Amino acid sequence: MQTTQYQQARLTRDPRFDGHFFVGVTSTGIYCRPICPAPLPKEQNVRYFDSAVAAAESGFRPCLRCRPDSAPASWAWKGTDTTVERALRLIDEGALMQGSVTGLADRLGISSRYLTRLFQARMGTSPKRYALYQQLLFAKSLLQQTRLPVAEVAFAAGFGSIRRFNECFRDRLQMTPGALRRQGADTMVRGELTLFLSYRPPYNWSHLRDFLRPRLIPGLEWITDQGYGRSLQLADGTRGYFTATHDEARHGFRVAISLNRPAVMLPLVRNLRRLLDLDADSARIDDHLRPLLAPLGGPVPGLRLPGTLSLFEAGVRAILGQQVSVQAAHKLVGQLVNAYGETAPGPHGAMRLFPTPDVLAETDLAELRLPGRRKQTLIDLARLFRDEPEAATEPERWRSLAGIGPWTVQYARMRGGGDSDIWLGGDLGVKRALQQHDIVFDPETAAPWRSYLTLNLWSLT
DNA sequence: CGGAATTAATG
DNA sequence: CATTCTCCTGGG
Repeated sequence: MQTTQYQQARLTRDPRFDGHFFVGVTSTGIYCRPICPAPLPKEQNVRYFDSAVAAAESGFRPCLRCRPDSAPASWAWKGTDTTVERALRLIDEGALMQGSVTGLADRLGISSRYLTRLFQARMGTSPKRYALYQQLLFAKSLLQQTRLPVAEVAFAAGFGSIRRFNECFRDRLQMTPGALRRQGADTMVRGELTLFLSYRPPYNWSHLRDFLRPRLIPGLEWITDQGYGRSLQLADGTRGYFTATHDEARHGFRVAISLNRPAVMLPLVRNLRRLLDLDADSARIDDHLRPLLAPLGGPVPGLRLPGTLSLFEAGVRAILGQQVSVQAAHKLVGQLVNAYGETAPGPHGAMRLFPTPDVLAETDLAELRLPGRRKQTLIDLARLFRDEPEAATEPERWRSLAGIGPWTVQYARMRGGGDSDIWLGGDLGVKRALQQHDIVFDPETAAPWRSYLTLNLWSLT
């Protein structure tokens, strides 16, 4: 029975289980992360939940010490239901903040009735209630970790009216935004928007950093021993940058975000979590890959998938990486950014933004030393993103463009979509690694974590 | 806080 | 599919 495992994990406050389940304490009506530093409640007063929403639906409110809103996301439901998984992803990207539940169901190709049924069965709540609760938890962390005015917190979390924000907050978290803000105001740093984003150890930061380093575009991105940062532009045109600094002792990253105007920030923060692959369950993935990689000395522990900021950028990097080395691709990306990326103020003087689809759709890419056919592919992709942004979010649709094959699609899914199950069997680096180490295996057995298998093989060359 | 208009959940 | 229930916002 799973409960025994959960018992064990909570009694030892095992950080590897953080986010996998939550502990509701019936005597207080509060739910905690398994790592909560508070005195351990008696087993008879404990109820286990596999998500924060589920605990909330049973009437528990989040703990103010361990802050369940800061737990890494868990994918306990992964593999059990791909439709729910896709729905959750779209909601997390903000699909219900502007769009409707009906619209979401349409995108998934199911009826809204079926969608709510699935949600009730898998998540113990409805789509709208799930989305709203994520917004509230995000608002809670902004109130506790920043000095953003309450009205701006509401906006950043995706609420259109403060009235409604207050009402929901009271109803679901059983406290008012103002009261929560007053609690920990002294620990906050003024004038900076800094959030702490945590992961479940192990996390191999040096590997991620060393993957990004040879691909780094100066001006667009910056790397230090302990951190990574870059410029960004949101869908609504808001510009800014972030710098993430690794804090190994606290199992997370301190992320400073700077934007040129107030904006809805929840999808952005979700995206940063994907970029740094904070929600991966490394302990489990490594265990799963161990038999396959045993001849090579086992998997590199805590390996994380280095993401790109956007799917479009992943697609562009993939096209520029076709048939050439990492160094050659890197040079091309640099030229592209310098020729077509706008300049904006950054943390260390001026910085570059990654070129937008709108700009690239109208250029001839004369500045790039690239075969004409590949230039056209790049322009076609930019036009797809400009003209049919919704269709473009599904890389499989890119296949209709000339010059886009399976490798490009798979690479983009892996780095721009955070897809954990991509096997790049046709990739040069992967082929070379397999040859050099003279191994044959069936990548199927690595499912649903074939991306990490690919990454492990890349790390060999 | 109240209530109108709209949208979501449910049998 | 139709009914009931919740969400959402402007204005007092």
